[in-house]
Amino acid sequence: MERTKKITIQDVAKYANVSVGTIDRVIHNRGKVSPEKKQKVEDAIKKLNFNPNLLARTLALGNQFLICTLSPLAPSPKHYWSMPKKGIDQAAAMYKDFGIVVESYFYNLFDESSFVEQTNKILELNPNGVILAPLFLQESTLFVDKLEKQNIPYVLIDADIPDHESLAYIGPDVKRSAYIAGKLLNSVIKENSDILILNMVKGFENASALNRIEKGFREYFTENRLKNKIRIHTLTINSTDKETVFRELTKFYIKNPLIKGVFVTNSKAYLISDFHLLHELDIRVVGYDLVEENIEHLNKGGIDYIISQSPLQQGVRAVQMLFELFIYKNEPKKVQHIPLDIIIRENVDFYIQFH
Amino acid sequence: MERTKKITIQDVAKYANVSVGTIDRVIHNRGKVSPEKKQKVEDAIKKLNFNPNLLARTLALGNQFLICTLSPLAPSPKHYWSMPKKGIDQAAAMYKDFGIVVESYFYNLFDESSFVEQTNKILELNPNGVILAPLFLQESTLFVDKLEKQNIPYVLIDADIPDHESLAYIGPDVKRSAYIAGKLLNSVIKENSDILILNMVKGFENASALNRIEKGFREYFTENRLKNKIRIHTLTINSTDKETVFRELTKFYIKNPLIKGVFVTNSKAYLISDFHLLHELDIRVVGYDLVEENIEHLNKGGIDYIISQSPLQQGVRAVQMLFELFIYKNEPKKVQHIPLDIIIRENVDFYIQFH
DNA sequence: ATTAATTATGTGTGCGGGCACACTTTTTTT
DNA sequence: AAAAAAAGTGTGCCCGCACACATAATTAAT
Repeated sequence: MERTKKITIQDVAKYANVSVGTIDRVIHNRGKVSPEKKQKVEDAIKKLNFNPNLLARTLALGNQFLICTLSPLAPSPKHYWSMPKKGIDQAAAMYKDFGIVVESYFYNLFDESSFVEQTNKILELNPNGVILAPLFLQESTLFVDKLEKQNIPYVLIDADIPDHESLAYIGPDVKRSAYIAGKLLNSVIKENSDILILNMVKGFENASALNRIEKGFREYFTENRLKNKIRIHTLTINSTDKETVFRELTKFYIKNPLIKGVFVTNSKAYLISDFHLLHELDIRVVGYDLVEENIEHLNKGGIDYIISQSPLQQGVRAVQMLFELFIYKNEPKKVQHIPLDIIIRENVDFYIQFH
Repeated sequence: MERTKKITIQDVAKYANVSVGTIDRVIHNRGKVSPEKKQKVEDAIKKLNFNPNLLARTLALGNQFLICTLSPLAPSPKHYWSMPKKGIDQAAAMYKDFGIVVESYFYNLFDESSFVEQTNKILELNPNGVILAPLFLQESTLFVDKLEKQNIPYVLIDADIPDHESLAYIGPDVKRSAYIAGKLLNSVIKENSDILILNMVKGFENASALNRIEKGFREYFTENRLKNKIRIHTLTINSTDKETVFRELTKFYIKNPLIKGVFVTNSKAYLISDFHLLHELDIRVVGYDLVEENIEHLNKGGIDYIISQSPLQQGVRAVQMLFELFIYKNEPKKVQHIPLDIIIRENVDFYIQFH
């Protein structure tokens, strides 16, 4: 049963009294067509509301698009960095028949040289597009410089590189996320408490992001005139190793017994929750990212809020951006801040399902 | 430059030493293939990891799928019900070249007969699939009974119809959403306050949903032993008209001056916020849905939390479900609860952009 | 004016698969 | 054992579009 006849190039040709070849020339601006016919064709296209069939076009063109992705290697499927990868794979499967081929490369989070190594592999391949999680700012800058020189469009996820010509940045508004963390943490502690901004860094250079986080977090308290009621401490531990963290925390908590809330600036809030549970401390925790351990501690009550930056969505969208560029020639918006989902025990299930 | 050669039916044919016709018969289980050759073909398919090209298949089949949608008419683009529509249109555009055609029908939110009228139109068209927002429970039940009789798959959005064979329900977990509302409202009021569950209903029958909402909301307070600290009132106003609502609210607040928080069970929290601002009342508000007026009042501070059930996403996903059914023959999960996004002033911008 | 060089236009093939049909081989029927 | 039916296999055309190539109509060059 035919319901809506689709308009094809043939229909337009018949209507305009020319051959399909001419239609083709007009559509693709190949020239070699007389002004009168060109006009006629354009009219016909408008009149019939013709839109080229994307499937047929893709099939006929038969070209392939190679997308290389470069992100940290996830030590386990539960790890944060397995999530963008999952999103990327999902989107890749969706678009594979459009000729989109995705090849994933990974670097060691604690080894800049592995990053450089992978970038060289990618540059050699001369892909049509790149998706990059630029955790090593300096090395990443060098990499994207080269990409720009080779005219390879790239999409940044998770973190941005300022002043560069990326196709798009898809990730959180870092400062805002910390501001929200401030609001959330404040909502679960009593007045006149001390709170702690807890950084755990191991190796790589993300000082600028940490700065923006701290700034955003403190901003909430200054803007809402809570500065004299709430005292904010900062503790930076140069490790994510459980033992070291526990040791440093013990030291700190003994010196600062009034701490009633902690804002953990990476995805390892569960470590701190663990510490609190172990030592029966009633301290509220706000952290980032829905990794499995955080979900556990959210359910146990050791973590109060998790701010999620939908890493899976970031992966999906990054691929979509390049797909649209290749297939539709659409240039996306440069900066696309991902929603900062506020996760509590009561809605965590929904996010597990979808993100 | 060929990077990864795609495996076609021809490749498989060559590898298995048969013609493409035979491959085709094996793939589609059309029979008329000798067991030996069938085996050979299956081996070849596995060995070469052959996946039929979806674009070519769709093009060759050339069939059309009509999806009819039936949802309340949105009086303005700002209205809640324009958002699922937007999502549906977005997805429809994406899949149009796959032969997916979407026709939208609307009914008057306050007129059951308009609903029935539209259902009849749809039934006559005998579409391949239906997307339904079943706000009139009784009439909707009759409608889906007929759909089931005509073997037309349907997806429900926004509200579910129990005990029916829908392809899927895509919408919120209503009870849970109210539980969350309880938690959120509780987090912004002082101890020993009175709070109000405010229903505004005009005409149609959604009593069951309202019951579940009230139950979920109260559950939070009982489960967390807040019953003696917080007194929960319920007020149901049979109108959404500003004047009436204001009048009823005035009456109620005069009688119950201790109210410090309101949970508005529909998308019109902005009305109540308006009332509070006008009368300089310091009463916290939690409500549903990111309609434009709510966003305004979120920013003004008159609304503290909005729980959003991503209506645009609901529309998108509903179309996707049918697309997958038609094109991939995938049956989706029956119940798909949409994430209940928690919106505050600080993250509202992100949701406006994406949802 | 005649040929060469352009420019304008039409035709045909292939992308990867689906399906109708033709043809061959085997099995069943009488 | 011959005819009819069924099973097994291959070929060709079509889906809608892009692009190479062939052909026709102009224009420029000699």
